[in-house]
Amino acid sequence: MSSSPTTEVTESALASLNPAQREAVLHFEGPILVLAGAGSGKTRVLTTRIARLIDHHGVDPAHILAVTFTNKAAGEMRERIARLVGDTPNGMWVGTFHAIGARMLRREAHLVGRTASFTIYDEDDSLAAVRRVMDRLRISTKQWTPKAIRGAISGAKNALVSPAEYATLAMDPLSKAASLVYEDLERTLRGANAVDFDDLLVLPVRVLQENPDRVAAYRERFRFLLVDEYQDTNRAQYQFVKLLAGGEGNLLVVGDDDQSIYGWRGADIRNILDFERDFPSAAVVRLEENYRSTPQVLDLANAVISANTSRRGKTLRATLGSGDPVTAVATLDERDEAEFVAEEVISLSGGARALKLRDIAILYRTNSQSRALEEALHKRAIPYRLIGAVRFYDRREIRDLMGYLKLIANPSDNEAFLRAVSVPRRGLGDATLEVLAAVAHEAGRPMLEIASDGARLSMLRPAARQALADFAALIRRQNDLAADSAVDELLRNLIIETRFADHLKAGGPEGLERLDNVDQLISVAAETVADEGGELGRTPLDRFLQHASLSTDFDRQNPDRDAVTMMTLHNAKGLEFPAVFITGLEEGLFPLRRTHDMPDELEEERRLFYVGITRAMQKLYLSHARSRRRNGETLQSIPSSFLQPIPPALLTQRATFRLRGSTRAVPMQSAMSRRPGRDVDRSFGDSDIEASQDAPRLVKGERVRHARFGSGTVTELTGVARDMKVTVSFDDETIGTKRLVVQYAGLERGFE
DNA sequence: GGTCATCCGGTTTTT
DNA sequence: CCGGATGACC
Repeated sequence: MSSSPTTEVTESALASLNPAQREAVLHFEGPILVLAGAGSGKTRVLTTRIARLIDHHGVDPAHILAVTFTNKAAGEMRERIARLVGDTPNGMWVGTFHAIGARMLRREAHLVGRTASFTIYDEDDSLAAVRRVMDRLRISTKQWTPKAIRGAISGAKNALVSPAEYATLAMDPLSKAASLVYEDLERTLRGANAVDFDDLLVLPVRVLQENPDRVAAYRERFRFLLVDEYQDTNRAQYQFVKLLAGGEGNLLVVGDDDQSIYGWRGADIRNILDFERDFPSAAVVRLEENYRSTPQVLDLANAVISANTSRRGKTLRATLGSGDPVTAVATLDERDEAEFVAEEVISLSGGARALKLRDIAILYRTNSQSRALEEALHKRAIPYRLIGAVRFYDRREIRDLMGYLKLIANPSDNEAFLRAVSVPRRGLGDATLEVLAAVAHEAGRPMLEIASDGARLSMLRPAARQALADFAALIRRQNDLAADSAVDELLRNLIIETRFADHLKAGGPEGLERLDNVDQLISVAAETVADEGGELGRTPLDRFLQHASLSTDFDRQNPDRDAVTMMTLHNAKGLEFPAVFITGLEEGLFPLRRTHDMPDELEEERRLFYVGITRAMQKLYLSHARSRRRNGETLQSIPSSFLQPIPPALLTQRATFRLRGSTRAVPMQSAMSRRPGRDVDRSFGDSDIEASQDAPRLVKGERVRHARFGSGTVTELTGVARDMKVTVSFDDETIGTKRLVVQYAGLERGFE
């Protein structure tokens, strides 16, 4: 194998690498940490190394496990390796931690109380499950939202804390409630033959920890491990890697502590900072030469990130020649900002050295910001592609159909049962379903099974009993079909049997659009089954469902379309574009909310900014608006504090026409263009604006007035900044005492 | 039991 | 401004 002609391919790929890259690629056995700055060619290093393992060292691809951060990255990696090696390597596992965990769990399901056809609960499913558990345990969903409880449980899972351990750690009331739910939830999930997202990481770790023969087997299988985006791994992922690498320790991790942006999801930056301590024999390679961006972009990136204190420290060196300056743009409001962006897109994409629309990305901190931008682009008929906002699979009609599919695949899945049984309506209401749920829970059997067990449902009306029996029969028929039908066929059949189209058409004018989405689902189903060869044993339906629940980028529908890309900064990780707009650079939006007292979070936000900046190859724009509508109300804003430490020489300042026109006393142009940074702040810094940024500074005992509830007295204050809550005892007895979020309550002060 | 209107509360990022 | 929960009505 080592003398095959493909070896030459790797040799020539090697020749074009720089010394540091080559060192990483040539590394064969033992642990190695690659600290790869943005745009330093780390994907190239990863793919070339894998190709070399196969080509040069004769490693069987089946011994290689490569973990990526997104499914898209996994696809790209597979493709690039195939190009290097000559054909698709057989038996290699490439995927996200979640996808790999799912794959492993399918084989080991029995070790964690599941069967191979377990269902993966998405966010909504697990939230619904939490809500039902809370109802059952009589824990008020008013006092603690299911979301908060679910968040606490998720945090525990990602830190590998079991229900029992969590119970001993829970001190505050919320944790105590969460602890009860956690325990019951685990039983519920097992009973439904389901796992949630976190379980895809946690359960494989448990399998490895508790079954020596399994660790041994997987270590034997995966002799070479590669992990991308290591800075974003959490405790469970870290443990997973460590368990697998324990054997020969042929582990290569690639990461950049400056691009760690998932701390809120439990990612632990220490995993990368402490790699050498965990693997003392580790080689360390640093990739600091940037092949992506102009010096102008890189200088800015370096200036921004140097404000962070907890980092390993590294400076990106430019290899490209000089380009255009980075532009900072002051705008009037979010519409003005969007207009500016749209106009600039037009001028970038016209003319002699024009960019394609697909070369342009518009980034923002929160999904809701896309709206104004979409409108401006739409008005000018500029095609755009929106990534990640409303996920296809989150659409109502799609979720409903998916509910059927999940139930067909896994008859124990009660969440799926509840969704499917109520759409289209079939004469079964909450009361009936609650009875069914109670009987099923009592019997410890799935709801679907009880639904056809008339004897146990004697307390129900005959009509309800019949409806349940009919529904169960329907699912059973479909279940028989599913064994060997293609999923699109199954869906078509299902839609006819349930008269789903009629149901949608009856639902008003959007019905036709929803019908279109259903058609799309059918074609996606057809495609997925066709192109996902090789996953052993399971039915086409199982494969489709797994694919659906783990994929976020439904976007691949039309990847070659020439369109502007719009997405959140988080979604932009790992991508690059010749021109990038980063919008909404306002204090409170980006960085999101005030974080003086949370320096870690502020630093993470700054890293996110850094990620955004380093996506740009040639042109980069940073825009902010002076006022912005957020959740129905208009907020005045000052430019992001992230802009302040940037040396003026690195930015060209601009302001939109509308902003200039609207500024009376202080001409924006002079304040902005002369000196960015400190001066900018002052030019916006009048006290009215400050006051509206932050919630009013209330004190106990103060008199306030609420638009609807009238006047009252503050009796209690909790939380800080945006999370500040106030308890007000209103004068009107029928209103009484209410807890309000200060930020949104719109309280006026100083009333008697 | 099903449907519709109204109220209320909550705001980040995603595998 | 949105989505979900709630309650009045058919």
